Amino acid sequence: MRPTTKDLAREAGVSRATVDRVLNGRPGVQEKTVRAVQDAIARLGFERNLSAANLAKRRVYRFDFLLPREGGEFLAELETQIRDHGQQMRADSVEIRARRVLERDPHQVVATLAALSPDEVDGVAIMASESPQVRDATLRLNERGIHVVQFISGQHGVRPFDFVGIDNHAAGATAARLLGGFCNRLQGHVLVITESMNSLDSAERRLGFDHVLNTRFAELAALPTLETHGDPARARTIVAAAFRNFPDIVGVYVMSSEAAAPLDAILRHDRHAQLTIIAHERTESTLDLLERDRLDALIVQNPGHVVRSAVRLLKSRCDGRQPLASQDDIRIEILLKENIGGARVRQTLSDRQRPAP
Amino acid sequence: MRPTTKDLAREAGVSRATVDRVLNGRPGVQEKTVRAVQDAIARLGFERNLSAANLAKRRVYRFDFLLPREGGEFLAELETQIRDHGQQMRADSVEIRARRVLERDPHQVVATLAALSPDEVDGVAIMASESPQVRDATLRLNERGIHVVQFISGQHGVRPFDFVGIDNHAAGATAARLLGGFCNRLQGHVLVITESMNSLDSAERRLGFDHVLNTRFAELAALPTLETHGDPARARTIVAAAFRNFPDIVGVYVMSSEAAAPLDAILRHDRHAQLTIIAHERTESTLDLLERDRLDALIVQNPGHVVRSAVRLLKSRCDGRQPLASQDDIRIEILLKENIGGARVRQTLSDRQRPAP
DNA sequence: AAAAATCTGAGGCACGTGCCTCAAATACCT
DNA sequence: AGGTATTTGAGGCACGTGCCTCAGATTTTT
Repeated sequence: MRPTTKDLAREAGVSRATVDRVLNGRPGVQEKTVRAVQDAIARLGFERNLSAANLAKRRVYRFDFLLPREGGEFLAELETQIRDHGQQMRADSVEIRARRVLERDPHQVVATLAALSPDEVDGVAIMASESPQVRDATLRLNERGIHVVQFISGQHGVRPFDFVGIDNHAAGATAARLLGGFCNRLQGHVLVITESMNSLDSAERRLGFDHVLNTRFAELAALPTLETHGDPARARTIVAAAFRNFPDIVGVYVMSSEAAAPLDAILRHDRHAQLTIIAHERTESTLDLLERDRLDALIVQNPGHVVRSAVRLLKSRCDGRQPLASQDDIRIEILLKENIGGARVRQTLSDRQRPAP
Repeated sequence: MRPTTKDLAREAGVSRATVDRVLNGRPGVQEKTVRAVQDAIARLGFERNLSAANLAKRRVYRFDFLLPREGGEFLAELETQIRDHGQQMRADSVEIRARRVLERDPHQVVATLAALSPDEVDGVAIMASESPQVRDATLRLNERGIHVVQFISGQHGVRPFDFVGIDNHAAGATAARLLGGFCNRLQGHVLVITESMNSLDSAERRLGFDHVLNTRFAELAALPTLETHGDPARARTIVAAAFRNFPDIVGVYVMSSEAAAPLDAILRHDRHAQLTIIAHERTESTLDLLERDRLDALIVQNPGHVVRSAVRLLKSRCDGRQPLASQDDIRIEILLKENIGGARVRQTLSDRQRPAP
């Protein structure tokens, strides 16, 4: 049987009221009394029963995922996962919303963040490209008592905020390793394309990519990054131009999370069959291309895992406990035609049952 | 504010006692009353507050991980993860133990399983190779009211039990795809080695491996599987013999989770520098070899993720809710030198703080 | 119609913690 | 010493659900 606050009080030789004061950091307790209680905690291995505490406090964890307003398949998949997990966590008094509120403009993002109140939300996961303004607004959020994790966009391992997502430098490096390996010592150019280089993510991926390509695959030369700015027509134009100027392109790396438009532009080109192509994220269209051998590999972050990690992290912060670093480290996953698995069929929420009788 | 059983009672026009009878499947309630309550549940979107329920029931979830008695680095890593997560979950009334109790002999396993009592444990994660006897014992466990997941060992997607782990067929296929890709159209033989082919895991991996190698890489021919039976000396002998008999070996696939001994035997061979080598799992020794370019790729299941998945699954079963299938699908991760990341440093439990004031 | 069986309601205690009040005890200051 | 400020204790209610009892209502059987 686990010790309760009652046991703690007896062990420490104080009353339950004092135990309560110590446990919840209320003022007006003598130093030596505090220590007596803490010793008792250590001796008994006391651990506060979170269920009971949350019940008593009528505590509900409210977390918002703040997502870009514009987005494609990958973002849609994220939203689905957020909703699914939210449904799953409701019984545990965790309420999760996915909100498509972030504009491209950093100032708008700042405004949105500034409007958040601790009365409405306990923590937010923000998916916005890094900028000094946003960074500032985030800090102010924290001061107001709202916990924050950087979600997918942002930099790995940079304090002071928790980050959930893959290490983009490593992701780019992995892409280069795969591309180089699959190119079979061919000589030629590599096309690199993304939606926009404004986001830190793409910049990081590019750095990692170049590093490995230069050190390990001297026979391949990467071209400057092409940017589609989310415009399919523009994508077609710049890709066509690239193929015209560089007839010896042997590989393509699509860096952005949303890969549909760039891939479409590339596959229109008549030499696509001889190309080694690597892209990011698992979506309807990328999976389809992978299965049809149009695409050689996908570098993926598991949407379900990132969502759950973000929530776990926010909850840990709210409870004032230090999360385990190793636990929420998102690994870069590589998807080949051979390891897609049967996971395309997704059970929908409506398939689930109510609590059994 | 979320509806409570009180609200439910009012909405359904019955008393709280009746609501309780329906919610907990107690007998002695008229059909139409049951329906009235269920309608009210649907109308209000009522969801039982698990915290309160568990508190009232003084419920503690007790889960055991039953692991093989013999094992190496990978198993040790699993144990660490189990302990860490156990620590993490204690506040939520989940108690997790890692027990190294399973012998190689299926009959011993059966005996161990038969000794489990629902009074001591609510669910178990079993890491044992499949056999009819074990399967039987598992069924009987279930009949006694103990929930079961097959853990890591076992078959993906085979009912009636939940399985947590990678799809081994796909893992083998992935290995072949990488090996073939990295071999640069070289012609020759591929060495395949494992601890034992008795386990279904290795058998499945081998099938997947052969399938892709045969269909996609006709220039490579895989040799029959070598078995070390966990004996380093034997590993050295059989590997030496293989290299003697087949001077044209260009690649190696180490299938077993514990790869240290086979890899050591292979790297003793003086041609190891020209070999493409693929192994499984992220351990001290495999990581080290990967970093030193002795190894080309690792196919990995994330120990933290599998452990958490298993626990989440067991808890869902205990609460009588259907787990989301997609959620606990463990993806095959591929580790290259380029995407190891800085994650080798692991925060230990002692670094963590007590609940903040 | 009477008796028996079945169903329903009212109420209360328990779980472990948070939070409150009020009085008593102790420490500190002048 | 007396007074004030600080620290501690005792007790109780609340949170939402599980589980119990017992009486009253309704239905079924005899």
